[in-house]
Amino acid sequence: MPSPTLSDVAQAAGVSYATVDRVINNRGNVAAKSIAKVNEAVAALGYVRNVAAANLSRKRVYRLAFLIPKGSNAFFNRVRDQIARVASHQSAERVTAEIIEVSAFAVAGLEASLSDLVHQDLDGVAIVGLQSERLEKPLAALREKGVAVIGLVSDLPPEFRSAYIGIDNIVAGRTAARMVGVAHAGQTGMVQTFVGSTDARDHAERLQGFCEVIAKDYPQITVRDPIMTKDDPAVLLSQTRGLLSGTPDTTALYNVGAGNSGLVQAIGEIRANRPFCVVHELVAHSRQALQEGLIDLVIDQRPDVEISRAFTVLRALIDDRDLPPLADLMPTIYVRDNLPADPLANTTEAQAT
Amino acid sequence: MPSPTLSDVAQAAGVSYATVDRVINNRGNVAAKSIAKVNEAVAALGYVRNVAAANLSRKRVYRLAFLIPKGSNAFFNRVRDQIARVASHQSAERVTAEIIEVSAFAVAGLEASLSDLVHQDLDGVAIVGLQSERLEKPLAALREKGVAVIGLVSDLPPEFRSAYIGIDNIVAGRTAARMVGVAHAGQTGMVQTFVGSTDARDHAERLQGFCEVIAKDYPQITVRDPIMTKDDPAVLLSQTRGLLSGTPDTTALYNVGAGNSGLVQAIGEIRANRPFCVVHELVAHSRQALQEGLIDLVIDQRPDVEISRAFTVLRALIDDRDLPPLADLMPTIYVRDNLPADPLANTTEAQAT
DNA sequence: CAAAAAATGATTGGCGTATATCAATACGGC
DNA sequence: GCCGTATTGATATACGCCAATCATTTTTTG
Repeated sequence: MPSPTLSDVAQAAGVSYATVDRVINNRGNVAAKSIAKVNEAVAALGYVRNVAAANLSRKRVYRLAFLIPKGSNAFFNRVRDQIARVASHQSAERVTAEIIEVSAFAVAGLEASLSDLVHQDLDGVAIVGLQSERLEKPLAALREKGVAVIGLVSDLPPEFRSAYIGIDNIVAGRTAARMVGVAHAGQTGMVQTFVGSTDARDHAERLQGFCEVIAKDYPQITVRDPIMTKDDPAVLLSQTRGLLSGTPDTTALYNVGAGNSGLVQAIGEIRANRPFCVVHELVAHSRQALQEGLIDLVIDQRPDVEISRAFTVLRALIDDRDLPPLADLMPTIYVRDNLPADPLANTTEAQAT
Repeated sequence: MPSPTLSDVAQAAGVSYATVDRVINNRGNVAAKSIAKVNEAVAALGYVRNVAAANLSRKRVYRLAFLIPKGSNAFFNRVRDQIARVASHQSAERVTAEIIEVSAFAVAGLEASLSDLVHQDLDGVAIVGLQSERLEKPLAALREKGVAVIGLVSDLPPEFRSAYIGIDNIVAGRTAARMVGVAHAGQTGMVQTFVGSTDARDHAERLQGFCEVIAKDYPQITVRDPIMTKDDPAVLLSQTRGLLSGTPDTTALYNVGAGNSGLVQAIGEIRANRPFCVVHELVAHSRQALQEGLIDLVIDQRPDVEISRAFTVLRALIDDRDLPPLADLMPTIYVRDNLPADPLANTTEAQAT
């Protein structure tokens, strides 16, 4: 039993193909009663638009762009890789994705890049965002042109994007705190936190979530004021060194931001009797440190999953379809035992078996 | 610049459309040098087959079947729900999925169901498998008919399936052990484990992984011999009760199998000073227990992700395409802070924002 | 060198939808 | 009943590929 076509619907509804088309693609100028007849026929036959035929006919192409911070940050390298991978795989579905690099976390740079986008004839954009009023004008211009806009990893002003794909950083901080709490087994403790900058919203949120949970559920643990690191490994190295020698009562370290190679190096220098260590984002450094037992936990936001999802959501928005069932994105806890294979060693075939 | 079509390739290669078609869909009867010319032209132009057009033309439909154990097990309810959800969403791409219920974990039942499948004119099957020689004949018959076969959640004899989608249960057990180790903070301890049955391969593997890590990295923790539960909540209830009153030195519980409602109830009866508790699979019971602080950790295999992936992989196998970039499936650690929204409350729209 | 075999070319009719055009009909107000 | 507008019908073409047919050319073989 082949699935019904529009002609079948027309026949069942007792109207012409043209009328069915007018209803289905709501082109207007149709009598209410015809609309009703068509809808009934659609329901009765269980008609579903054949997307292959539709895409072919309307010569659908999906021109996507991703605005990603510039620089050699390990995390965003992972992001860029995954974008390229997915785009290459989806080229058969006429999807193209351009990566536009933006000066990291500078509103002015993002604003300029966004303004350029308007002239680019795109169908959808995913943006590693910032919360700033200065972005509103270019974002409004994009919306005006009918470009689908989503926030990625870091959100945009909500009224200017159709979706946000990323984790809740308060939840990430709470998760880290829970694990630190568990690792104290009821004993008293002292946690040193590190942040890149207090301006970074994600850092602030993680710290907030962390402190909330410790304060509420683990009152016997003290959280020291965070050390500012600018995500600089050198700063983390020296600060951690100082801490380990000078403050022996430190029972846990939690780095909210980046620059973990410095922290790991300092830990490696003492090894014995080190504090419990939690960091964010699974990249080469943190993976290795986890495997070698220099740190205990990595909280990861699964950028690969986020990117795949960004493509899915953008295409659904562009086609005006509803989304497939997608589970919530939550911070993922990695220990040395449940690490996924290194994506650099990933061939798609190897994953199939 | 519109993407090149087969006619463009023909022109560039200096051969006819028919020859290009013969090469692309390797129908044979083509001279080696023609093949080379076509391949060069494909590479030069960057030709990619338009899957929309191809699927339309060959009237592609994907008739899939999922063989899932019968019964009201909360985990497999989750699985069935997700299959229905994804199938309904993919109906626009002419995907149909039938759920075939099989007597739980009985080789005979699975064998019979498999034999039926052969007459069903399917394109792909995902099977919650068993390792048994008795399955080889029907599986070989399926392969003979060109049906794509994958193992789901629990593997099949590897030579009879093209892929396995599920977690490594040894890894799951190791992960649980790591967390139990962390939660002891170097103190001595005593862990009681529970298994459904020793025959169940997944249970045995989890236990094995668990014991490996404890023995190697946490020698101060003792693992007691597992209690057999048949995954029956009543057994877990009484056994846990007895344990909590009779053996106060128990510092952790790890249930490898199902039946957690009984365990949770027993824990709820004492609450104060309870042991550290780790269980598997996020379902209604375990979620609630986690939120209420009756247990500490749930190791989940993300059946929703597994199901989505099963559809993706089956379609890729049927189309003989290569797979999109997919991250490894690893056991996921849930604490009360990083729980995803309850899927029962999931509307697809809500997830978009 | 002729005959057989292999390879190639030329062409066609779908697949189901989108989109456009033009004619035909219905409906409303007066 | 007439006119103008709103609605409907009939029909055609294109999208890119698949699958098939038949004629023609090239290559191989004895």
